[in-house]
Order: sequence, then structure tokens, then C-alpha cells
Amino acid sequence: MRRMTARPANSHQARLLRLLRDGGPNSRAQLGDQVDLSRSKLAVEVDRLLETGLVVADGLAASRGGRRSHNVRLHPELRFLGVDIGATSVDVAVTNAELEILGHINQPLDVREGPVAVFEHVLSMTAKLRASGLADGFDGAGIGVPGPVRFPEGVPVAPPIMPGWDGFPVREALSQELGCPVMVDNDVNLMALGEQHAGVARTVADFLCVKIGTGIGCGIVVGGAVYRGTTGSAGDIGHIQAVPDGRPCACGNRGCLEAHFSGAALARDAVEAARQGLSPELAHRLEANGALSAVDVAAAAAAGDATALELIREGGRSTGQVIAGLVSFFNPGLVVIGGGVTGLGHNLLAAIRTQVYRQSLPLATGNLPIVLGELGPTAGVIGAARLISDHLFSPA
Amino acid sequence: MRRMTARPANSHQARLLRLLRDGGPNSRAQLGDQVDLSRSKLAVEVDRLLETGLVVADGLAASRGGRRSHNVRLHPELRFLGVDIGATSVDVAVTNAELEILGHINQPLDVREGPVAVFEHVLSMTAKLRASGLADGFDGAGIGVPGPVRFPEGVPVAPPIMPGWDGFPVREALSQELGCPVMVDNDVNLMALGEQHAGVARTVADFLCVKIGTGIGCGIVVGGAVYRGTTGSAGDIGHIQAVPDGRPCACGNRGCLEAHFSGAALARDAVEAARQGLSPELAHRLEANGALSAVDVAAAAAAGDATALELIREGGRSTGQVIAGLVSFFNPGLVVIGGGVTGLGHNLLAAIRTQVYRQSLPLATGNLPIVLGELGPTAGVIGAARLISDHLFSPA
DNA sequence: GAGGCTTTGTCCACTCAGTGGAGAAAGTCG
DNA sequence: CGACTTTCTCCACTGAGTGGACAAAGCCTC
Repeated sequence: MRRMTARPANSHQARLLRLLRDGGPNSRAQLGDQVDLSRSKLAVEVDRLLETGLVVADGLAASRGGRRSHNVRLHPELRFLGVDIGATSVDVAVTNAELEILGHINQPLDVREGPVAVFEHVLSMTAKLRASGLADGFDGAGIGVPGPVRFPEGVPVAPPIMPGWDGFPVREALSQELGCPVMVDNDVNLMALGEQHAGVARTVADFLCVKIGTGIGCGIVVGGAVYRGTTGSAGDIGHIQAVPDGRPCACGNRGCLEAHFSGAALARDAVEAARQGLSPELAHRLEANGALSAVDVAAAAAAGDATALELIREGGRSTGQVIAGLVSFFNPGLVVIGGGVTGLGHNLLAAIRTQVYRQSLPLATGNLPIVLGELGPTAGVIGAARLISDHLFSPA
Repeated sequence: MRRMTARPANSHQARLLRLLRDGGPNSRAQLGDQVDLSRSKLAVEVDRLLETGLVVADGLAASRGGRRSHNVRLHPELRFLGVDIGATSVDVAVTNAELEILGHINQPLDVREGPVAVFEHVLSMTAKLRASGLADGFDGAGIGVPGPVRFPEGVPVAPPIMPGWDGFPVREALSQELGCPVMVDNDVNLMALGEQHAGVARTVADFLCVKIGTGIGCGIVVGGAVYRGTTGSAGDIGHIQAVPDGRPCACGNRGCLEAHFSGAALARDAVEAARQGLSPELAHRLEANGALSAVDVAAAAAAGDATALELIREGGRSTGQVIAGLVSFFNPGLVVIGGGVTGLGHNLLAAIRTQVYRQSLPLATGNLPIVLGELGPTAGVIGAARLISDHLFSPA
């Protein structure tokens, strides 16, 4: 394989590349239906893309009632790397130019081990994917980290849960290691991008994507583009007050959403309930594993454990309380709920919905779907691939 | 005078018109410094604008060390009308093409009288302005209403405080009466536009503009453009819960921000305090006027009345509580506080700041100014003029 | 006030993006 | 096989935009 280095020379070419990425192989004629260019001009730009090698001929298409058209597609050997670093695990995936996942590895890993250790893992996972023959190099990589990022530079800033990463030049370091362009973003933003690209948010311009994992964050999409805020911390809703004078939070305040509901908080509350003898189901599981997680709570609730169910409902209420405010403020066209805790499924969703529909303005909730993400654990890596492909498929 | 009907023919002309609007009279050479066009092309576009009559010659500029340049400016007879309909009063102003206010009238008026009655007032105020010789017609008008608007059509939707207006074709009706293009928006959005154009937010891309008047709303500016949400209700923060299990609100919930702090709530609390004998100052003023408003509370606080001061602080805390959440979520570069209640001045601002800086994330508040609006009651009408001029100064 | 330098404005030949029509090539359908 | 449709290519033409040459009009110094 040989790596592609060319970039689209103008906005038309960029547009065409994205159409081929999102729509798959396509004929000149079909592309022409979508781009508002004369056939002549379109042919010229496609020919130029063929010259660069970004696009290749792909045989003849079926006839639409006349001469059969010559299909073109993105180069089949293009490869993107998507990396999603969570608080407690890492996902690495290889995609083709159409952002289809060709291979995907997940590994538990504590982000607090610091950038150097984490990078070692990421690189060894990458090596494994390469060794399996899916790629012998990458044309671009996207990487998500669980904290705020100064987006233009690709550097984490003051990340609360990953202190050692502050100012670490993630973009530069990874770019050097992989020998390809790299873009860095918050993991929540990448989840939103993923759901927008291939999930439930495909047709919505303005939406929120709430990720409930170890912590809680919210991806904000405005007019189809991720909004990152002035310092890159937009969507950091974990420390919005959900319960006045509530539980103390690591941030120093009380009643933060994250202190009341998140993977960590739920595990803590479950252990507490088990110890207090409130839930035989949870106690049983605690004894078996020595620890509890959202999965245990979900299983207990499914088994009819009232305490577990109440924990989920209570968390949904807190989350819904905060989301209700955001919905009134932002008036989104869709709210996506994702992250590890979504294993709690319908019970959680129902509690959130109830709270939001009760508290937000009717005009804002009137036609507002609140749904679970569709892509599960792959949303992040797809979003990462989408991030870098958006970058590469834009005029140089 | 004769009205201008031409529109810019392309994006260059639109750009030039906006530069002349925001920078005043300017020479071709100076314009060239700002637009990244060759002098030849620039001259062609300026000549075309001169032909349309949108732009006129304006004498010679001072020398910059060589040949003196010929200035051009927007046609001096262009007139925009800015209308700001509040809950309890109406502002109407005439501006020139540079959006400088040439005349401004304010009149108390209850918006609940309905669109027909309000329009009658607006038109008679407009007639007064025309009679004073400031304009004999308008090239465009912007109008703000205190409720959500379906922006593309210029029609209020389900406005809680102005029930009779639901679905009333404001844009069409006013356009017909005035014989010029009209754009309609939420009054809060227009305040944000005004502060962006000529006030404190001139250089900020992403900011929030919180307007505390009879109700409370928030203008959202993303990347320099007003964000309106999916159904036009974005920024409607008056019914976000500020105090759990707090005061009952007209919307049916409890503890809404508006129920705890707004012009209406403050007046209610002040009367209550006066009646309970907690505040001699307020009681005195209540007896004198038969009613109390934010102005009275401000005066009482300034006179050292502890109860009045506490009312302000308490309101600031509630408001700050909600803003803190929005700041964490939105990560703005600036928060502007405006509206009638800003007469409460520094005490209010200090309470809001304290609460926000305490509750929001350090990264989001680190370099975040929270300031009072600069334009006071003229922000709305300037924003209205800006709205229509943005529309007219964009390619047809 | 003459001469040199700078800035501004005008003119013009040239490049290149993009259009739209003509017509060839390659299909389908009856 | 002929009529019709769709796709692709070719080409003349338009119009946007560039950049250089040059004239006009200012400043400054000697």
C-alpha cells in the first residue's frame, strides 16, 4: 500500500470527497445531481481527483435507462485511525475512507497513568491492528480525550480527571509517531460527531449529545458543526448543580450532577445500598465480584430489584433536571444519551424524559426526541475518524 | 428623498456595504486593506455600488503621504427603522445606514393589548418620527417582540406573555404598512445584536446576553451569529429551575428563575417586604406611589435599606445560579447583563459574579468578563436596525 | 519650485473558473 | 432494428479576478 498525501485543491473537490465518503461509490452523473455544477466542470474536478489518487475508478454502474455510468470511489487503501481515550478504557479502530470500521480493539486502561503510558498502549494497539493486515499505515488519525482540549493546537487544557495531561502536545506527538495528520478533540464531541455521521443524529442540525460514563459531558452541535466554546470547555455539564446542597463533589462544590449520577457515583451508591442491606441482589453481586458497576445495577434492576431501580430513576431525575435546563436554553432538535451508563437502558431514559418533558418549555420539548445513541462504544472512534476526514477533505 | 431598492449583487458588494456601515466613510484604498481583493476588482465593485445609489462619493480624504483618496460612503438618505416591543413599553428609533440613532421615542404600552392595538401605536410613533423630518420613508425595518419567533417567516409562536400574538404575521403586516423589507426577532436576540454592533460585545465571537426585564431571556451568539434554536425558543431561560421547590410560577412549575427574579417578581417581593414592615424605605415609597418597581428597590438600596439590598442580592444569587450552569455548558467569551432591572447596577452584578465564579468551572470562568450592557434602552432598537441591515446588505 | 518618493486611481491584457450546447458513445425498450 | 434515454466528452464563450504599467496627485527635501 502507499499512502495518499494529496488534499482537495478547492471547495468543489472537498465537497465531492465528502459525498463519496458519505454516499459510497458514485457515478459522475449522480454526483452532478447533488452538487449544482455543470457536467463539464464536474467532470474536470473528478478527473483531477483521479489524478491525485484520492479517488479511483470503480467499474460500471447499473443503467438508469441509458448509457451506463463509470463509477468512482475513494481510494480503497485509504485508512483512518480512530482513537477514543476514556477515563477507564481505550478504543482504537481502523476505518476505510468511507469511515467503515475494519477493525476495532478495546482495552481497559486508567487515563491517570499519564500520557506517556497511555500512548504506549495506544501504539501497541495500533501495531496490533496493522499486524492483522488491515492497514500498513494511516492517512490520518483522530483522537478523543476525556477533558477539554485547545482544539486548534490539539492540546488538553486543565483536564480535571487526567491531571498529567495538561499541556501535553497530543497532536504533535501522535502525528510524529504515526507519520500522518492528527486532530484531537474532547471524547464527548467525538461521540456527537459519530452519532451525527452514522447514528441517530444524521439529519439534525442542532442537537445535544449527553455522554454518561465515568463522568458526564455534553457534545453541542450547532448548524451541523461541533461547538467547542471559547476555551474548549463547552459541554462540561458534570459540575452543574443538580441537587442544591447535595453531595460534596471533588470540585469543591456540592450537588454537582457528576457527584449524584455518573459511572463512579452509581457504583458508589450501589455499594452503599448493598452494605446497608437494602438490596439483596446488589449485595450478592458485590460479594461475588468485590466491586459493583453500572452493569451490576442494570442487571439487578432487570431482576426486579427495587433499590437498584430506584438508583437508576434517581439518577435519571438528576440528569433530566440538568438536561431540562439545557433544553430550555439551547432548544435542540434532538437529545442523544450515550456513554457506558446507557446500559441502564429504558429505565434511565424514561426517568430523563419524564423530568425534561415536565420541566422544559412546551415549545422547546414539543417535538423533541430524547433517544439513546445508536452506535454504542463505536461512536467515539467513528467520530474520531470523521474528525480527521473532515479536516483532510477540506480545501488545503 | 428617494428610497433605495438595490441590493448587493455579490458577496464582495455585501462585504463592502458592511464595512462602510461599521467603519463609516472610507476610501477605496482603505477598503482594499480590509477585503483581500485586487485594486482593480475593488474599484469595479465600488463603481457598481455607486451606480446602484447605495453608495455615494464623499469628498477627498486626508493624505496618507501620497495622492489623496476619494472617499465613499453609504447613501446619507438611507433610513432604517428599529422597533423594540417590550412587555410594558415600546421603543421606536430611526437610524441612518451607519446605524446611528437619529431619533428615538419610547412609550409605555402593554403588549397584551394585542398586535392590532400595539401596531397602531408603533405606526403613530413612526409617523411622529417621520413628521420631525428625520425620514420620509424607510429602506428597511427590524422589529423585536418579547417572545419566541419563527424567524424565517417573522411570526411569533406560542408567546407566553403575549397570547394574542400567536401566529400573527408581524413581518408581513409591518412590511405592508411601511412599504419596506422587515425582519422580526426575539427582543433578547436584538439586544445581543445591539451590544455586538455598538456595545460591549464588539470583539467577541461567542457570548451570552442576559436580559432581565419583566421576564428573563438570554441571547445566544455563536461565531458572531445569533443562534435561535430549532423552534426559535433558544435562550428562554426564565423557566429554568433556580430554586428547587421554590415559588410557584405561572408556567405551572415551581422555582423558575422568573418566579424568583425579574421585574415583576422584584416588584412583588418589594411590596410584600414593605407590607410586612421590613423596610421603611420601601413602605414609604409604596405609600407615595401606590406601587413599587425595580427603580424603587434600587433607590432604597442606594439609600442604605438592608431589605432592598437583600432582595437584590437574593435575585442576583438566583440569576447567577442559572447563569453559572449556562457558563459551564456554553463556555462563552463574555456575559452581558441587560434589561430594565440593570438599574440595580453594581449590587446585582456583584451578586451574579460571585455566584458564577463560585459555581462554574475554573476553565470556563478563568477569563470570563461579566458586565452590564453598554447601550441601555437603545440596545434593542440598534439591534433591530442591525438585523435588517444585515439582511439587506447580503447578496440578493 | 524642481526633483524624488509615496500613495491612489485607471487601464488593459491575460488567466482561469465555469457554462451550456453539440454530438458521440452506450445503454433500454418495443 | 429503430426510437428514445442517459452518460460522457469536447469546445467555444462568458465573466470574474489578477497584476503590471502608467498617470495623477499628494508629501518631503534640498
